[in-house]
Amino acid sequence: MHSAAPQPLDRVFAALADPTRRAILARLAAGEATVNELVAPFDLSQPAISKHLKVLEGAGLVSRGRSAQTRPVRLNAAPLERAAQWIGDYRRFWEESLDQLDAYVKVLNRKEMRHAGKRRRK
Amino acid sequence: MHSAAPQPLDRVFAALADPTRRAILARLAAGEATVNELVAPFDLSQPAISKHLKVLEGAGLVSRGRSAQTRPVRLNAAPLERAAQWIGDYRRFWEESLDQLDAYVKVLNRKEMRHAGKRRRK
DNA sequence: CAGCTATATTACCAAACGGTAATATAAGAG
DNA sequence: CTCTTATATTACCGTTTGGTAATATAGCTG
Repeated sequence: MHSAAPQPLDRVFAALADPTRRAILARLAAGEATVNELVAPFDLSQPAISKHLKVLEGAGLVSRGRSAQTRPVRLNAAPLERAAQWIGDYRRFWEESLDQLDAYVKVLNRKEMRHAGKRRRK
Repeated sequence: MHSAAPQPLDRVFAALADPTRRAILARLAAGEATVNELVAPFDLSQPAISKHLKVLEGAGLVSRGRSAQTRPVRLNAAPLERAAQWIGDYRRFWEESLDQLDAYVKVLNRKEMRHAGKRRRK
């Protein structure tokens, strides 16, 4: 049983897990848009986009205004900060492995140089 | 129909959307663990954890060794880098809003100082 | 070999997801 | 008031997800 209200991070990451929703956010980074403007490029029905918007709204990533007969959607990036923080706690781990990879590459390069003379760096 | 292979980011974000899986990653940040060591703290059945591990593995966030009769799980943070990059593209948006908040806070502080004298900074 | 331990796999279930078509509602325009 | 446009809601469907219990497999150990 897992009936407790989902944590914000759950919803943020879940929202980001869908490429359509990421694309919507990318579009909104260029400025507000109406729902129809968001429907156009996606080859999805309008209700589908409205659903995605509801998910994004539930994650706090998007908010809506009331402008005449249209309801413009705008990006709200604040929740991304918490997500970035969470991921950031692991930065040292991927940097470690990059370091290791880097070291490994260096070893390889040294070997190759010893065996085959100069080798061009990619 | 959406049958194309899911992109790595999809799977990474989807994997991160579950708190149990985030907790597993947190545990692995402290070092390798066997499956049973991961089962213990979570009040979930062993198959449930194995399933979560499969999801994490599918996202490339975890890899497994073969050490005698146990199969130690270790963190592989590399995919988090791409996720961090993706989110990072939106940093300016949340910093913008933070700036606004910050400005607002400054206004408040000024008001309070005017009204109530010196105020300690957190 | 037999038995124990660690892990994976299977079968099953309820709930959530991602989509559609059809319909309802809201609000400006004539 | 009626028409039209923009958006939301409903009803429905197949697939995926997160969990379980039961069972199978792998590999030490006696």
